[in-house]
Amino acid sequence: MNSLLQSISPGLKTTVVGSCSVRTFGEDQCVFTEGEKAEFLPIVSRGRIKLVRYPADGKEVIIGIFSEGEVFAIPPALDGKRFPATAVAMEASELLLLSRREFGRLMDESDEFKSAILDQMCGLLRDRTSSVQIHSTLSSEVRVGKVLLKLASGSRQGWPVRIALRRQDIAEMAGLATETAIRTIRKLADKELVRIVHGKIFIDSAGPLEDFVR
Amino acid sequence: MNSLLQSISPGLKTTVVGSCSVRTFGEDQCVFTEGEKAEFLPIVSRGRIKLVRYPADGKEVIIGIFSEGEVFAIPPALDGKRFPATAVAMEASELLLLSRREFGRLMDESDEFKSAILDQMCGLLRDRTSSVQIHSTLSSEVRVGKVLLKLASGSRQGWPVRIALRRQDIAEMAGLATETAIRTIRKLADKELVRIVHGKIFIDSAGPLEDFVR
DNA sequence: CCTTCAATATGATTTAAATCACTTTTCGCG
DNA sequence: CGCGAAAAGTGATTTAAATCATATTGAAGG
Repeated sequence: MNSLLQSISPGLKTTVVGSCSVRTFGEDQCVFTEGEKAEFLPIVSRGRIKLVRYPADGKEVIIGIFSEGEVFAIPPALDGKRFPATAVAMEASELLLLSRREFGRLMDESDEFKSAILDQMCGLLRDRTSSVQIHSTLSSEVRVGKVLLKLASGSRQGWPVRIALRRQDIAEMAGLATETAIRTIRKLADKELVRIVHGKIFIDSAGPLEDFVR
Repeated sequence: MNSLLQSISPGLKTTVVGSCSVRTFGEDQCVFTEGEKAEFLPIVSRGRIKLVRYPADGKEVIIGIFSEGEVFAIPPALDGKRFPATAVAMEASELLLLSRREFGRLMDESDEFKSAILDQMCGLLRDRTSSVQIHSTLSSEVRVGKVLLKLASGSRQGWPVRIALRRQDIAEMAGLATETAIRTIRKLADKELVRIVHGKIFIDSAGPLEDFVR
């Protein structure tokens, strides 16, 4: 586990892990639903969780993707209000569900924990701001470019990066139709900003793409 | 001043106010620019500041609007990285600019301050998530509806709420062209979800609009 | 190795919003 | 009160993306 739990002292880590339930989720299984009241703080210990909305039926938008060590839905977990979106496992995943009660206690008692949460929130806020930028950008090429760049920079391995998402997921992150995303990615490939090998997207380096999305 | 400074003890409040510069900004004056390195934490003590991006020239998108008592740009202020957007005063405003050094010291030394910042970040995160939702919603009517609802619920006075922004600002918040926003607002008025009196937009109650944006 | 299904790809058509060009209204101020 | 500028409003046209239809490719499993 990375960021959150790494930044917590070993003793505390045991406490955290000891005082909350661990649950596994299968692919496409729902962690919580938009509108539901928050009863726990979800911490990803394995796998990948997407935070999504369904602005119209058939339509899906990905607001965020969270991997191992990341925490999400902090505001609702803090005050018990409703989740603003739905969380779904993208693959077999394991989550620590920290009850609001325990969460509150830890926030009060451990300064280290509080700092770790603050740190996570910084990341969430940055990511969300970048999402707003992506969705408010006019050209589909720039939108997809930004999404790919975000995915590439968030990846753990070095260059070239292989994008681990389907066109449909990229489309949902960019707020575009799948076909549009496909065509747009082709255009980016024509411009040699990405490579497509057997349908998989590869990015050799961030530079050219960064220049392109300005 | 509200939230932040209210939630800080009187003694500390003096400290905060005493240890940072107070600057005034005229309408349309820039507080900081996208890409600039963060040197301070901005706290609005009077007026209204908008956080904007310029995805293409002539085009402007409003990411957030901050009023008295609100803090913004916390992530860059925490780590000194670059601002992801530009901040501009929408009217004559006054800001407390807390140097990063002081900000860090306060975060370390005052638990109360840290909690206040955490609280502000929750608000920011919620707001940003709602922005993503707005921008990723397909129909312009729902987009504008959500923007108006956000503006109405953020307002201090009771119902009916008079929207204090121009069509252009609403368009920039919804990610639409000004003309589209105008036409869309008219449609909402035809559906009696808002009232237009002398060009000013009035919302009598949140209910119908909330149902509409679902 | 072949089958099968999901993912990718591509073309044709529709549609909603952007854009452009212009008029009307509102409101502050001399 | 009437002037002038800014904001709101309107119509015609263009444009980019959504949608619909269908074909091709790729990868997993028997």
